[in-house]
Amino acid sequence: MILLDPMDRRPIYEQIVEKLSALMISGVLKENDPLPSVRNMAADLSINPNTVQRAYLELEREGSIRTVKGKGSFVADLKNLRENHLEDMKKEFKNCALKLKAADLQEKDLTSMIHQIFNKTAGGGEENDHSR
Amino acid sequence: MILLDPMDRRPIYEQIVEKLSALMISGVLKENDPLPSVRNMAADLSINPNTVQRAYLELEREGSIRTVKGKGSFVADLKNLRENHLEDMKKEFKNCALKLKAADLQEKDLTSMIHQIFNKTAGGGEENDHSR
Amino acid sequence: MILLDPMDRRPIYEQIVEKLSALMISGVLKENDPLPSVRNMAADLSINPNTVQRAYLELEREGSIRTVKGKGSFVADLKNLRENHLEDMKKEFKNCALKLKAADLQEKDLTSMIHQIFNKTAGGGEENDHSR
Amino acid sequence: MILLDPMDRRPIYEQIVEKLSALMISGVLKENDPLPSVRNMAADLSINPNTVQRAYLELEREGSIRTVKGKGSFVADLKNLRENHLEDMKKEFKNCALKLKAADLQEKDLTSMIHQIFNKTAGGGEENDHSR
DNA sequence: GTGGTCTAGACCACG
DNA sequence: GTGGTCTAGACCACC
Repeated sequence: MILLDPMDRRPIYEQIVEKLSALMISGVLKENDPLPSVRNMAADLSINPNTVQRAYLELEREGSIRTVKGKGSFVADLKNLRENHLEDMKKEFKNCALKLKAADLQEKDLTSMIHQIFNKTAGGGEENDHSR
Repeated sequence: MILLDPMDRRPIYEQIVEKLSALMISGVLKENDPLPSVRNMAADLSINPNTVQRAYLELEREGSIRTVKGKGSFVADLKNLRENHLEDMKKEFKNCALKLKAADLQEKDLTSMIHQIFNKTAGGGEENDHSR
Repeated sequence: MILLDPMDRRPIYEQIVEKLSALMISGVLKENDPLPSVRNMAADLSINPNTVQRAYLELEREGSIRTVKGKGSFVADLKNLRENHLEDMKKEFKNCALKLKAADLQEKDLTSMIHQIFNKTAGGGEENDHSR
Repeated sequence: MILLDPMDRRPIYEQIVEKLSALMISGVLKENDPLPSVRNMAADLSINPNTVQRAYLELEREGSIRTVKGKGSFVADLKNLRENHLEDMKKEFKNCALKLKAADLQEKDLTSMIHQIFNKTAGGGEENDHSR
């Protein structure tokens, strides 16, 4: 279901949170879908169940999933999650733009970068960096 | 000279590296300017000299400062530092744009956001987040 | 596993880096082999764990090992390490030859020295000097 | 008379020792030639007289110069100095050759490198590295 | 258990 | 005075 990157230097539970969030946001996991049990996922990924447990706790804390004792974990209401995620990305985008403005780049420089991105089929985009 | 944020979850030495880098990039610290001595900065920030030392070590390794035993540490050649920093910011910007594209935003949505930023006197930009 | 030379004037952590590099280059330590834990090696060498930690930090920075929090440190990809090491040795060799040329030695003097080395079973080579 | 390299990370007194040795070995300074006074050289190089003093002490310890109270310092007998220096360089050269042999290079690889060096007018030789 | 960070305080080399 | 190294011992995050 998900794949860990051993080169990623972030804690494993954080990777799991991120991957599952992505699956939920992208619609692969829909509302009320059951998540793999802690034990199953731990076995699949060959990691400690504690680590999976911690990831699920994190997801529950942020409201993305809900856990029912004895039944398992399920995807929660996603509307808020999606909206929050979109807002976060917009904020981050504006923040970057501001910094580039501070570095003396002009509006046309940024719009041309964006134009490039939207007019390439498979852009030479950079992968997310997990350097830390 | 610099101020630590106790809420920042990153290690102290990393905060120092970032703050000093920012001062050098923004031009507050110019080439060959002396940095505060390890002991002085440690006393100013009420932290252990070893921690400052580690930050300076990091800065020297990345070539931002140059250190002479018995004399002190000095700002080094900044051309490379500035260029690297600009490239990093551009990458981050493109990355954000790609994610927003994946979230179904259109080119005009992004360009209009940029237009807003460049035509506001004091933008409502968010502060850098140090969540980690 | 490794042995420190108290007469070596270089810092301890640098000796550790050198010894471990040698073990990796010579193939005693192979890719993905686990290194001794920081605490273990510190106990073995009767030195402070911080000192070992510093050596490991150095090795990771140069890409020779890869470290996973909570798991330990492991030998990384060695191709680059080996190539760099070979280049360094070639440079040093050429440098020596240049100096001898400057001291009025002729090409045949050098080639005959080399011939000797390659035709002796156990060369009377000098040990690395750690004078600094 | 001599020039310090501020980028050289070795202690200043060590640089002075090296430069003066080179001048004596190459014959620019001959036996019984007077060396600049400690004060003069310190003024010339804009450094602390203590530092020059330490360099002279080092040179006297290794027998390259001799100091007469109230008169100054003078170049000593150079025969031994020259011979020792040559022997040291030969040892170093053989050592390098041995290491390259251990790295699976063949005799012809080394002799061809030497041939290159002796048949280039202004060789693309590497500068001495003072990285540490 | 592991590594990562930090403190307190020491000693050394250099200028 | 400066930076560089080391020790002793602590606390944290992660697994």
